[in-house]
Amino acid sequence: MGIKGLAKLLSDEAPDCIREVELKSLHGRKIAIDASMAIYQFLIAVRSGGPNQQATMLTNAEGETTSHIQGMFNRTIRYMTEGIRPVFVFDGKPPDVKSHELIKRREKREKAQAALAVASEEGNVEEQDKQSKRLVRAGTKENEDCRKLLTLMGVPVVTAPCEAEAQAAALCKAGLVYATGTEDMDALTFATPILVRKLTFANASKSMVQTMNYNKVIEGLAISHDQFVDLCIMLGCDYCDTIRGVGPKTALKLIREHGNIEKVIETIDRKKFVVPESWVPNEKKLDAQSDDDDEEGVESPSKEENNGIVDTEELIPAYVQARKLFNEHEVLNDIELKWKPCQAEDLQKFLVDDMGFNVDRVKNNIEKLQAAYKANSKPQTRMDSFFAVKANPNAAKSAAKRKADAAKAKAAVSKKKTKKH
DNA sequence: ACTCTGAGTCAAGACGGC
DNA sequence: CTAATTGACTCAGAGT
DNA sequence: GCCGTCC
Repeated sequence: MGIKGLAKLLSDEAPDCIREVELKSLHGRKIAIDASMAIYQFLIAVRSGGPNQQATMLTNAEGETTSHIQGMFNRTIRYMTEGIRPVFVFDGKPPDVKSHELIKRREKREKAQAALAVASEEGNVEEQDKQSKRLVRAGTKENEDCRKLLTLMGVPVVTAPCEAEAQAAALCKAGLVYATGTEDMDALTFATPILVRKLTFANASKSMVQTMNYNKVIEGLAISHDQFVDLCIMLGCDYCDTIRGVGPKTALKLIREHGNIEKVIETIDRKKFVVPESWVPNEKKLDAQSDDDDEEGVESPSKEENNGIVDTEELIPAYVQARKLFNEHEVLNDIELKWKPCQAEDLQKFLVDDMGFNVDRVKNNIEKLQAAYKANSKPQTRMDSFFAVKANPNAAKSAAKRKADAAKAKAAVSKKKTKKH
């Protein structure tokens, strides 16, 4: 779910953090990309069969889906051709806190499955199509396929211990890549210095992309990093519920006024704004002892499950856990990213023999890939780096700020290192 | 009248020949 | 031993 | 630019 409404909030309240730039301006850059998200989109979008007939995924002779391979292969070659060196980051295990959210998704999925069955019976092709898209998921098989493909292409692959966005942000903070390429606004909460959106080629003619600058987010909103994380939690993230009645506008106002979630909870009128129980687990315990004005019938069963975990040892409020996930997310620290020449022979075998791709097309694409690799591995001299300092009128000011931020980032990293086990 | 929230729904790639 | 997205848009309704 | 095709 990312962070609900963050993109819009930023464009309203901190417009300077967003820039529309030409794709060209990313020439020579390394960019970390969330692989699972890309795969998911390919599985949904790359289909054959026009209107009025059941859309179907592309498949090889064995009937295995190849849509994601097709998409990933083309897009990666396109990146390389544009002078962008991608590194694909795969998801690891989702954090425990997310399981509540995942249960909800599974229920939705089961609903879609039922709806699909009905639609099939009625022969309603349009409805079948819609429901089948809701059932799409990027599973282990698809992830493995893409890992193999990318490795054969000589493109680095990183498997995150946990969430891909957090790992991508870490790569960016460490200076191993220029930016995180994603549509998921979570990456900003993980404090990726640069986020690139719309990094797709749907509009090949215009080829504009959008960048978001983390420092400018902080500057524009006029809050600290910790406050920004609290703001994101209040907007709504995957890790916990939100305060009912508080949306983007109010959340920003409250954080600016009170500084953090603890103070917000203390201050606001809790009759008007209902704070989730999981945010105040200690209070809940007291309530249960003294008197309960709760209606028992209305209590949802999912909440009970949640308490099962919380009651035993954790009296840690859910938003504190969420904070921790954003600030100390488990990531790999010492990574080397290497772009190698593709293994042309094996790559061709994989695509043609295993996946049923057209030989000529594959050969042609491999040549493109090799040419792009060669061009990219020449010593890089980004033209703009020569006069970047002069171009910025606030150079001194922002340089000082960068320094301060770098120091902060460093502190955060070393903290992480002590935590890792 | 205006502002805001929240629930629901939708759509989602890339190439090449013309 | 399974599963694993997300943002944009619209519209109704509540609160101010 | 639109539209069929990729597998």
